[in-house]
Amino acid sequence: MSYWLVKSEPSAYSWAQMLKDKKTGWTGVRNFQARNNMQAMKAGDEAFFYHSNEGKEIVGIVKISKTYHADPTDPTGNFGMVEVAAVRTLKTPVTLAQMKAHAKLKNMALIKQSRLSVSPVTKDEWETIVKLGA
DNA sequence: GCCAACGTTGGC
DNA sequence: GCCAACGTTGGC
Repeated sequence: MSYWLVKSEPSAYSWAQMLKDKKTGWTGVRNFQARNNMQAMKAGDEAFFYHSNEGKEIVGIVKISKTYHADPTDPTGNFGMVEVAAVRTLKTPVTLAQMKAHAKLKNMALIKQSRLSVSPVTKDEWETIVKLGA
Protein backbone atom coordinates (compact mmCIF):
# COMPACT_ATOMS: atom_id res chain seq x y z
CA MET A 1 0.00 0.00 0.00
CA SER A 2 1.47 3.32 -1.10
CA TYR A 3 0.42 6.89 -0.57
CA TRP A 4 0.36 9.75 -3.06
CA LEU A 5 -0.62 13.33 -3.54
CA VAL A 6 -2.35 14.75 -6.58
CA LYS A 7 -2.72 18.42 -7.36
CA SER A 8 -5.45 20.28 -9.09
CA GLU A 9 -6.27 23.91 -9.53
CA PRO A 10 -9.77 24.42 -8.17
CA SER A 11 -10.62 26.51 -11.22
CA ALA A 12 -9.79 23.51 -13.41
CA TYR A 13 -11.12 20.68 -11.23
CA SER A 14 -12.14 21.26 -7.64
CA TRP A 15 -12.72 18.95 -4.71
CA ALA A 16 -16.42 19.90 -4.82
CA GLN A 17 -16.53 18.59 -8.38
CA MET A 18 -14.67 15.45 -7.31
CA LEU A 19 -17.31 14.79 -4.64
CA LYS A 20 -20.06 15.31 -7.18
CA ASP A 21 -18.43 12.97 -9.71
CA LYS A 22 -17.40 10.35 -7.11
CA LYS A 23 -14.89 9.02 -9.67
CA THR A 24 -12.84 10.77 -12.26
CA GLY A 25 -10.16 10.02 -14.84
CA TRP A 26 -6.98 11.86 -13.87
CA THR A 27 -6.16 13.09 -17.36
CA GLY A 28 -3.93 15.86 -18.58
CA VAL A 29 -0.66 14.89 -16.89
CA ARG A 30 2.14 15.89 -19.28
CA ASN A 31 5.18 15.40 -17.15
CA PHE A 32 7.30 12.28 -17.14
CA GLN A 33 7.98 12.18 -13.44
CA ALA A 34 4.31 12.59 -12.65
CA ARG A 35 3.56 9.87 -15.19
CA ASN A 36 6.06 7.52 -13.58
CA ASN A 37 4.40 8.06 -10.25
CA MET A 38 1.01 7.25 -11.75
CA GLN A 39 2.41 4.08 -13.27
CA ALA A 40 3.56 3.00 -9.82
CA MET A 41 0.09 3.36 -8.34
CA LYS A 42 -1.84 0.25 -7.40
CA ALA A 43 -5.58 -0.14 -7.09
CA GLY A 44 -6.58 0.78 -3.54
CA ASP A 45 -3.64 3.11 -2.94
CA GLU A 46 -4.76 6.36 -1.35
CA ALA A 47 -3.86 9.90 -2.32
CA PHE A 48 -4.33 13.38 -0.91
CA PHE A 49 -6.21 15.84 -3.09
CA TYR A 50 -4.43 19.19 -3.04
CA HIS A 51 -5.75 22.52 -4.27
CA SER A 52 -2.96 24.46 -5.94
CA ASN A 53 -2.96 28.21 -6.59
CA GLU A 54 -6.23 28.86 -4.79
CA GLY A 55 -6.37 27.45 -1.31
CA LYS A 56 -2.97 25.76 -1.34
CA GLU A 57 -4.22 23.08 0.97
CA ILE A 58 -5.02 19.41 1.13
CA VAL A 59 -8.77 19.13 1.14
CA GLY A 60 -9.57 15.46 0.80
CA ILE A 61 -8.59 11.86 0.23
CA VAL A 62 -9.11 9.79 -2.88
CA LYS A 63 -8.19 6.24 -3.75
CA ILE A 64 -6.97 4.71 -6.97
CA SER A 65 -9.89 2.89 -8.55
CA LYS A 66 -8.22 2.08 -11.88
CA THR A 67 -4.52 1.77 -12.50
CA TYR A 68 -2.53 3.41 -15.28
CA HIS A 69 -3.96 3.21 -18.78
CA ALA A 70 -3.96 5.28 -21.96
CA ASP A 71 -5.19 8.87 -21.76
CA PRO A 72 -7.39 9.54 -24.80
CA THR A 73 -6.75 13.28 -24.46
CA ASP A 74 -3.05 12.80 -25.27
CA PRO A 75 -2.51 12.64 -29.04
CA THR A 76 1.14 11.58 -28.68
CA GLY A 77 0.33 8.49 -26.67
CA ASN A 78 3.18 9.24 -24.27
CA PHE A 79 0.97 9.87 -21.31
CA GLY A 80 -1.74 7.92 -19.58
CA MET A 81 -4.10 8.33 -16.69
CA VAL A 82 -5.42 6.65 -13.60
CA GLU A 83 -8.94 6.78 -12.24
CA VAL A 84 -9.50 8.05 -8.73
CA ALA A 85 -12.53 7.81 -6.45
CA ALA A 86 -13.43 10.22 -3.66
CA VAL A 87 -12.99 8.73 -0.19
CA ARG A 88 -13.63 11.55 2.27
CA THR A 89 -13.20 15.24 2.97
CA LEU A 90 -10.71 16.33 5.62
CA LYS A 91 -12.48 17.97 8.55
CA THR A 92 -9.78 20.61 8.58
CA PRO A 93 -7.85 21.29 5.38
CA VAL A 94 -4.09 21.09 5.85
CA THR A 95 -2.42 24.12 4.36
CA LEU A 96 0.89 24.38 2.58
CA ALA A 97 2.06 26.82 5.27
CA GLN A 98 1.34 24.20 7.94
CA MET A 99 3.28 21.56 6.07
CA LYS A 100 6.24 23.87 5.53
CA ALA A 101 6.27 24.67 9.23
CA HIS A 102 6.00 21.04 10.36
CA ALA A 103 9.25 19.23 11.10
CA LYS A 104 7.95 15.94 9.69
CA LEU A 105 6.44 17.44 6.56
CA LYS A 106 8.85 20.08 5.40
CA ASN A 107 10.75 17.58 3.24
CA MET A 108 7.70 16.41 1.33
CA ALA A 109 7.99 16.07 -2.43
CA LEU A 110 5.12 18.54 -2.63
CA ILE A 111 7.33 21.20 -1.10
CA LYS A 112 10.70 20.24 -2.55
CA GLN A 113 9.34 19.83 -6.07
CA SER A 114 6.59 22.37 -6.14
CA ARG A 115 5.84 21.86 -9.81
CA LEU A 116 5.31 18.12 -9.67
CA SER A 117 1.60 17.41 -9.96
CA VAL A 118 1.64 13.76 -8.84
CA SER A 119 4.00 13.00 -5.99
CA PRO A 120 4.69 10.24 -3.49
CA VAL A 121 3.88 10.59 0.21
CA THR A 122 5.56 8.47 2.89
CA LYS A 123 3.52 6.54 5.44
CA ASP A 124 4.81 8.84 8.17
CA GLU A 125 3.83 11.96 6.24
CA TRP A 126 0.46 10.44 5.46
CA GLU A 127 -0.34 9.71 9.09
CA THR A 128 0.87 13.11 10.22
CA ILE A 129 -1.35 14.91 7.72
CA VAL A 130 -4.37 12.74 8.46
CA LYS A 131 -3.96 13.68 12.13
CA LEU A 132 -3.64 17.38 11.31
CA GLY A 133 -6.76 17.17 9.17
CA ALA A 134 -8.91 15.39 11.75
C1' DG B 1 24.90 14.79 -26.45
C1' DC B 2 25.07 19.50 -24.83
C1' DC B 3 22.98 23.62 -23.76
C1' DA B 4 20.32 27.82 -24.73
C1' DA B 5 15.72 29.21 -25.43
C1' DC B 6 11.25 28.68 -24.36
C1' DG B 7 6.97 27.51 -21.96
C1' DT B 8 4.52 26.32 -17.87
C1' DT B 9 3.60 25.89 -13.06
C1' DG B 10 2.57 27.70 -8.84
C1' DG B 11 3.79 30.48 -4.68
C1' DC B 12 3.80 35.06 -3.21
C1' DG C 1 0.47 40.06 -11.94
C1' DC C 2 5.19 38.93 -11.24
C1' DC C 3 8.85 35.99 -11.20
C1' DA C 4 11.65 31.88 -9.80
C1' DA C 5 12.13 27.14 -10.68
C1' DC C 6 12.37 23.71 -13.70
C1' DG C 7 11.02 20.46 -17.47
C1' DT C 8 11.11 20.15 -22.47
C1' DT C 9 12.50 21.24 -27.12
C1' DG C 10 15.47 21.94 -30.82
C1' DG C 11 19.74 23.66 -33.01
C1' DC C 12 24.34 22.68 -33.36
